[in-house]
Amino acid sequence: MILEYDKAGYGDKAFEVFVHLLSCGFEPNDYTFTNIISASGENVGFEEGKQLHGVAIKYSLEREVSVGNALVTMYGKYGMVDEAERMFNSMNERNLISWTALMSGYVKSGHGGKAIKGFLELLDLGIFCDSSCLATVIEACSECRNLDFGVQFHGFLIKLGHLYDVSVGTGLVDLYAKCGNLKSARMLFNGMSGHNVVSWNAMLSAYALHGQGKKALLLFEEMKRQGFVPDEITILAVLQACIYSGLWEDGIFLFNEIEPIYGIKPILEHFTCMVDLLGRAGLLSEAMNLIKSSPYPHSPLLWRTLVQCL
DNA sequence: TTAGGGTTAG
Repeated sequence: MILEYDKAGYGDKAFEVFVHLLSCGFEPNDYTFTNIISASGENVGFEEGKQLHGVAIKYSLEREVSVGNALVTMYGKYGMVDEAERMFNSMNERNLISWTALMSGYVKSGHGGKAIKGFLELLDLGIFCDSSCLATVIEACSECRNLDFGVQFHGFLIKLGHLYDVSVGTGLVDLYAKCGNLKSARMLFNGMSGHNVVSWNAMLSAYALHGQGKKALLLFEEMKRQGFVPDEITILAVLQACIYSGLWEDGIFLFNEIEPIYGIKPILEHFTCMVDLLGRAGLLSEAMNLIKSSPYPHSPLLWRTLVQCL
């Protein structure tokens, strides 16, 4: 049941059920713990996470590799790198997932360099790296804008034959785009053996970042023509591309299509983009009306975005 | 039958 709540994104419910089970004298095993800790990382606060760690210690389950990995991940997600590191170091058994979880935690808190160091250590240990691990290394290079290492790593991937994996390819598209090489990003995108919505989003975001709104709109049309269904991030990327290229009308047109055409309920980030767009286009009263009529009329983020356009 | 990864914004 906990697992079902977790999969459905109801980490808070999973936590409630777990606490109830404990009070009934239920003895959790490593499976239960791995699931509940992972669920807590999604929806439950850091304090509950710490509490779970305490219970894991009580039942001597924190030494289990899956429980340890879930804890490293949880601390990483909360940006508690020191805690994640401490947990990792205290584990008497580690596997590739432990390393990937730690590296990912480093990247999320802005320590891409540490993640790259971790990867080099991993290579020294002779542990086989899978595509998730490699994608994390690429993310680390993007985070610290280390294109030199990224290019070397790209060569390494060619030798390994991992280039055609969607996650790895997507990471490389993002890396080259963020380091200023839009052409290489597009070539990599074209060379991928298959795409998913995430890889399309990465390429659309690359065009947004480089202020290439028209190209982003063309790619967006191509994406739909090929039968891919846009998600919230697709819309955000295309809206951003319109903003950075001054394509006000295209942006307004897309915003009005979000719900009726794409069946997506606009989220705060969409409204932020739209306020930014209207503000930059000089349509200040329209921007103000949009904030007032949105589901977030008191959002400081929306008002701050508008003020920045003045 | 559990744990890790790839996209936006700030």
